[in-house]
Amino acid sequence: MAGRRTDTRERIQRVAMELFAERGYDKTTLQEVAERLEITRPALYYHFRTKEEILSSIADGFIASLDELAEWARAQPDTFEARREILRRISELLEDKWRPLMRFAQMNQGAFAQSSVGDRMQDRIVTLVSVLSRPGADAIMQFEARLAVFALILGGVPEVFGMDLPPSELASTAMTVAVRLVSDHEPSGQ
Amino acid sequence: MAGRRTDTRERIQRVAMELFAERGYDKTTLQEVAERLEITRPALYYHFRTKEEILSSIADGFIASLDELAEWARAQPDTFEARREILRRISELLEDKWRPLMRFAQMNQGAFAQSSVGDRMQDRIVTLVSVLSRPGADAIMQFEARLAVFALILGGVPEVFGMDLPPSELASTAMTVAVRLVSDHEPSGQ
DNA sequence: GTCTATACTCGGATAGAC
DNA sequence: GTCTATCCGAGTATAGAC
Repeated sequence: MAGRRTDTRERIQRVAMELFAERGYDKTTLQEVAERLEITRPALYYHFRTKEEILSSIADGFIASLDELAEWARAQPDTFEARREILRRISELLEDKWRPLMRFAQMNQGAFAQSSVGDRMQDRIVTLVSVLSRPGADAIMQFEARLAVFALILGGVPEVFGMDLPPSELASTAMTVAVRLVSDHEPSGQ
Repeated sequence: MAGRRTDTRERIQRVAMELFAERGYDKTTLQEVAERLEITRPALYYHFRTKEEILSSIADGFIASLDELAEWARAQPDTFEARREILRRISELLEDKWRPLMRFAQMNQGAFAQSSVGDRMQDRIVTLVSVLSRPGADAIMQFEARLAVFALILGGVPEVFGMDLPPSELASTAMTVAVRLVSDHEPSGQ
């Protein structure tokens, strides 16, 4: 079919992301990526130095978005409304274009851990979470803030606990629960 | 050193679990497992047919515990107190002897997904969750029940979102938040 | 019954030809 | 900018020593 082309790098990223999400990072072979693109395996190494670099090149855009969001979030007042808006923007980010990546990250924490990509993503998420649970918060509120972000992430990964809802409905359910977690409520309750 | 011994199977399970938790399932090589035990790599194949069988043999005990718990849970009345007790028993299970496995499962969902071990674990957890969120519950309550179980799991995996609390305190914090998630509260609140 | 020696396959990675 | 030849290491398999 097509001979030489100039968008091979982007095509690799797209196909790799598909396969990583489908079959997991480690179980995806560069052979499969190459085959689906109808190029040879070593040809991938012209565009990326390692398998991990394919992954990190995809995550770079997401990390940049998180940075932007974190910077904005830091400038917000410490009110419930602000926290809700932060969660809404995180949810939006996850729905918009990064759902496959987050779904992948959720299923492959192992691949991310101890890698620089994983460290950088974790870093940004921790920053966002720390804005959600202001300094003075007790352990419970901190945990709830973390769990709220986690809820949003799970809202984009339907298969994790087998809730069979349409994706958009699941996302809005997750948002509702997340907001409730960062709302002001009585100190304890065990 | 020691010549033939009879506890090799158990020693393999213990060392493999350590390494899987430390370095991830895929990144752990059977070479490393064998080296740490001072046996040869093919010797592992006398005791286990595949790498995955090492993992599933470990998970079997955990799955049995979950079955037992699920059976008990199904017989409970549909009250807040019963749900709290179910959560407490789950938390106890995770603290008792299965924390390394859960920590591992959390970090390696990819390795578990699409494997029979993963399917079986997921199955049991879904059962427990469905007992926690009785049939008539709306999507939000179902999601909250799932998130409650997730909170308990995260309570055993300190590094996930970088909360630096002593493990026992983290676990009890997780329990408090989980209980709040399955408590009776007003219908919505978005 | 327990393990070693050896070998096969396949996937990630590199060097260099075209 | 793309591909061939090649290497290395990991999972797997089997034959056979003790």
